[in-house]
Amino acid sequence: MTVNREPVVAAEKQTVESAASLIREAFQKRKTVLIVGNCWVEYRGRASSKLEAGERILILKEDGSLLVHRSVGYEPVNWQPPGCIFQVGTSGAAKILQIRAVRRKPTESIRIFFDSVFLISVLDLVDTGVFELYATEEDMQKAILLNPSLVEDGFKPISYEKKVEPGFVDVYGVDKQGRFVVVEIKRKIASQEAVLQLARYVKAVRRLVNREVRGILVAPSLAKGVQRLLSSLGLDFKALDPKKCAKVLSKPETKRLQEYFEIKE
Amino acid sequence: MTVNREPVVAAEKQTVESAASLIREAFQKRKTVLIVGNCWVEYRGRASSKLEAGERILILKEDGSLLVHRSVGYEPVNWQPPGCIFQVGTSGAAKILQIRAVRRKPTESIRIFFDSVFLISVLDLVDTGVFELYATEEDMQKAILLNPSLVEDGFKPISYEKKVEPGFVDVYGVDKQGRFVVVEIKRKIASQEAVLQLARYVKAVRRLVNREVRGILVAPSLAKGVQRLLSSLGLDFKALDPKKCAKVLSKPETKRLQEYFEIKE
DNA sequence: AATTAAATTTCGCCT
DNA sequence: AGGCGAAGTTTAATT
Repeated sequence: MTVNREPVVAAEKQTVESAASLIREAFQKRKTVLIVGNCWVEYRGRASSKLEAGERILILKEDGSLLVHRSVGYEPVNWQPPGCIFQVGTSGAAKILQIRAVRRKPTESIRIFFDSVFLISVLDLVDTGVFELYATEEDMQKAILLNPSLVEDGFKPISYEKKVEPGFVDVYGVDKQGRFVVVEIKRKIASQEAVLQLARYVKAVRRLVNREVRGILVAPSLAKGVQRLLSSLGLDFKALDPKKCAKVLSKPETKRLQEYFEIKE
Repeated sequence: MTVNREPVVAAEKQTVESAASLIREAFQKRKTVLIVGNCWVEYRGRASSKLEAGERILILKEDGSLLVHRSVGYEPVNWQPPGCIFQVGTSGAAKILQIRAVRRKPTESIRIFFDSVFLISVLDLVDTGVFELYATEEDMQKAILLNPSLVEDGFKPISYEKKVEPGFVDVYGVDKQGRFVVVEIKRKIASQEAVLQLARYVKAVRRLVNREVRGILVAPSLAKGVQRLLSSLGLDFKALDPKKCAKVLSKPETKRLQEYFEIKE
């Protein structure tokens, strides 16, 4: 841990001059800067835009990315991807703070003008935390279709049906012995509800086909006490981690297969 | 203008409790909140994700959108589109600040946990400024090709050539009387330079074709004194607003035509 | 409400 | 470095 680190230096109601000097220093030190104030923006590049004056949040990041956020909306009203070079200046007479971001390929530039700065903050953010994205249930379905052994050795999918609500997917197929298999997938710990749902499916399929029908619940794990119910209904459980599915899907050799399924769909 | 409005209230190094009360009040008043601190994030919805601890910027907007930004990258590491309901709480023993955002359709939730808050700011941003996106020069060219009357009644484009640098586009065609027409497009106020460029083109084409050749400069307006030069060279000017082009292109009936040109290209 | 198409898309991966 | 495809895409427009 760095000693004497000041993760956040904040200053309210700065003059244009003091703000400019704070920002200039921050740029030199490659720090992230956060500015809240009344500003207008001009953008010129792939397109061109003009944003009239209003109070907004400006974020200038260490990697040369830039975001102008209004008080509503997920997307920034103006922005630049990483790789910009930042400049800061003042137009003395009019007391205007000007921030400029330019980048090459494509050649673009953004100019942001502040006539009042409510808050300015120089951030020294330490962030080594890992971001991990899990698979969706649809991904689990895909992974199983592409790699049926995730369910069981010798399992062969025949068809599948994606339920829109409430977020689960079913796969139908046959096992090594030729028995019909109904698979129910859950991305989370499977609840009693999931077991009963699978049971209903198995029952329904049994009425349709004149063959033995198995039910397999695929989920990362089972909720407490659910195994009893599952066993009593003669259903099986297969532990499957959504993360493992994500890994399977990310493998390049399965990409082609995925495309094939997309077309078939 | 609101009297006694406090656009920004900022507080540094808050305790979890004081931060929570500030945030709770801000939520009740539907204000935008900005928090910088050490946090970790859990997301469950269309997918699931987990972000380990690190120092980040959190923006909670008035419309119920949410952004978690790291010190690098254009995109937020975690987010929610507008429409979320925010909740704030503390887990007293561990001194943890917890912020929760939930939304329906799709059902999603984000939980953000702070164990230290460097900066918290409640923003009352007044922002009525209009955002205007202009068309690019390529868009102007497209609009003209799709709607040649933008240049002149009876004008018929024959071909076009897109110059990569320094950002201008030429269109060739014939006018109502069957005369050859060279069109030069400028997105901004056309300078003397643009006129001379057009003149060079006209000259070059005259050498190639055994027919009368006109030159038309298309731009939002002409720079001072350029009209004289234009007239003396026997060239024409047609005022065309890039914004009008953008509007033409956005019209659904031109969309099909656009596709056609894309294919031809 | 559902579907489609565009975006200053951005981003990652592969050639 | 350029091209292709996916994204927790988002957003606007259209059916």
